[in-house]
Amino acid sequence: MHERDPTRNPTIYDVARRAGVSPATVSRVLNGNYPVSARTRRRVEAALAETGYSPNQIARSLSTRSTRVLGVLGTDLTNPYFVEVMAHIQRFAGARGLQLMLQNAISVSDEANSLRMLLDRRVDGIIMIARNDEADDTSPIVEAAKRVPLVLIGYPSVGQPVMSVRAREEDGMFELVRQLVTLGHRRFLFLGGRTGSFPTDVKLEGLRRALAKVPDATVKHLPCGYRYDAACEVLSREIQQGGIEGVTAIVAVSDVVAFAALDVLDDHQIKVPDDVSVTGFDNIFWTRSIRPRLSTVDPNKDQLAAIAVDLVSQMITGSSGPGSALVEARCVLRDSHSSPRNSVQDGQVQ
Amino acid sequence: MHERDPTRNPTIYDVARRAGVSPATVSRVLNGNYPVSARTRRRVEAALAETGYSPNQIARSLSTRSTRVLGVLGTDLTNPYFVEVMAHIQRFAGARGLQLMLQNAISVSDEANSLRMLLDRRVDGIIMIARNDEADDTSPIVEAAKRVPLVLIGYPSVGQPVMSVRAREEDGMFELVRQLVTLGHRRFLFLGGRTGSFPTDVKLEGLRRALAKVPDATVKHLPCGYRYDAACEVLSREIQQGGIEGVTAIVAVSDVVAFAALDVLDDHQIKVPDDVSVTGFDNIFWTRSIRPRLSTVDPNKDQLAAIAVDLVSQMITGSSGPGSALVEARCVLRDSHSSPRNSVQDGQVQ
DNA sequence: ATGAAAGCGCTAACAG
DNA sequence: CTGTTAGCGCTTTCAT
Repeated sequence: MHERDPTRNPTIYDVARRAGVSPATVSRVLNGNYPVSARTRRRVEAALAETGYSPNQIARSLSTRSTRVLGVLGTDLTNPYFVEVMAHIQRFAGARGLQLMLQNAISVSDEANSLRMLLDRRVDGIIMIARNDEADDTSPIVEAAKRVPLVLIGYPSVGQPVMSVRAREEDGMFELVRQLVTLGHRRFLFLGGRTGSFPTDVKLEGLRRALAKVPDATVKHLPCGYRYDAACEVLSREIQQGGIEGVTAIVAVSDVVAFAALDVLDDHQIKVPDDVSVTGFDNIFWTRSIRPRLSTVDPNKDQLAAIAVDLVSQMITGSSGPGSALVEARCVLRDSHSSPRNSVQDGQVQ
Repeated sequence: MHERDPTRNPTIYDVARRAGVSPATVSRVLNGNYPVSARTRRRVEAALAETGYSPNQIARSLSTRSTRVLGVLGTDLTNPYFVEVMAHIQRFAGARGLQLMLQNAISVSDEANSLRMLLDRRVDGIIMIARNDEADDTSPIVEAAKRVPLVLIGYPSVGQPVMSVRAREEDGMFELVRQLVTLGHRRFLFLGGRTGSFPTDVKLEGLRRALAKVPDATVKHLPCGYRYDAACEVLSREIQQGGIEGVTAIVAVSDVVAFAALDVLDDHQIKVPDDVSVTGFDNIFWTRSIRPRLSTVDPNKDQLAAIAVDLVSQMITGSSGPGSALVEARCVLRDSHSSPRNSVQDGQVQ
């Protein structure tokens, strides 16, 4: 019956036969969770080595109903923010023996599909990193969360069964803009994102709060999504149309968008920060290599990841129910902003 | 017997019972690979929807001996080069319905472990992206390749059973250095990597070939691995020790290292490219946002990924055996290099 | 301490 | 076109 096909991986049965024991015993030495006599153990271990046995995790998962894999659902591998968060998740998950299954969802329908795939693969948990577009429909997320431990990074709370972690981005933005106001800025351009999108709205809120008591301050929102190319295009057009006349500070929704702004401004020979100040958001690694070094807000990506992994792990082991957490965001002041200088066009001295 | 635990996912049996058919029939409508009468199909589909059935890929994989997942083994999520290649892999793999299982191996022993994990999970194929350190021991790779379709990106050929794809990095480097020579450069500093490491050696080869017929040219290799921080540190120390006196061109092993160089040079008020030229390698996305814009070599990351995915896919379907492929690397000239100017310290005019 | 046997949820002959 | 049945490779009672 068991005429083994040698092209196939050896199974626990092959090992058992070779060691002259039962498959159950092999399983026991493999998992070390049951007593096995030293003698048999040695024989099994020998057989294990001789056969070059490789435990089939698929079979094990089917039997134990646990895969030890975490689904990570991101939006855009092109954005260093996601990648950096992911790298941290990888680190923390790895420390707990969890593998990562990567999934990328550009659109909201992709998102539902991706979630389904991950559920079908019976991942032990899912971490989602803020999508760019706020779906009107969060129900796929809510449904998924009913079936598997799921935590959201950087989303608004979505409702009861779903855990979430996010940074106090409003506060970070508030601080950043306060700085700009103190330096004398009044005419702001908020660049990127789109209204109705959470990552945008939350920053706009901080911005507006910071300007609430500054009566002569104005803000214009120039939405363009979150991608480099789109940002270049939109800002470029705006500049050509004179749309940034008088603007002294460009506050970008993300570092990626700020990078785009710096590049476009450079193309137009507009000096940063002399002619206009620029700020970013996310504190991605390369902000330090850009010139001028980008002033930005740090959303604490490592903590976000640490907590997210912690929360899913806890839910997996059943030691905790849904909840949510907030971490601090602190602003990082570098060289891409200063007090307004040449930027005042009408001859007034600021 | 089948008193269903409602907390568990519905199985094909639940659906079958509900639809009044056999499990096999449900399987058939699920996979659409066998004829099913329209009538039964409808009833099954209804039952599927009513139960909220989610096909268990684990069970399916066990039965079919195929997971539809690709293991991706990288070295350093911190390096945009890897991430960009990975993003492309993701795209191409996704188009073929393959999921990605991510694995990161810093050290060579990690690498062996990671490979084992992927094999245990019975991935359908593995793509490895060049490790930073050339392991003396490629046997884990060779062994793995015997068990599963495996392709290497950016490795030297490792031997018969292993497929590999890489860019003609020597040629790219050759071209780049020719440019520098034509501009008048003679004193070179090759920054980063370490000898005995393939990604380093292959570039050194191109560099040396380009200088072979330039008798008065000199190259000094300043190894520092591949990471930003290490590069900063090493170059910084070198500058303090006067080690770059007279050097007119710093040729970096990668863009990441070049970024580090630009930052350190800036800290030391050494102007690029006026005082010294700097070049990178990889053409990562943000090279365009750095000032000066980085001159570099493009290793054709998307083609690399496309071919890699193609090759594994072919092996998975059994339509092709081991082999290897080369793609072109072309150099991308931007603003971080020029003819040597202030860099000549001894008063000679170049 | 060890073995026998019944699943885990699905697929794939094989039979009808 | 549909149902029965025997695995896929491992874990886990339940006996012994």
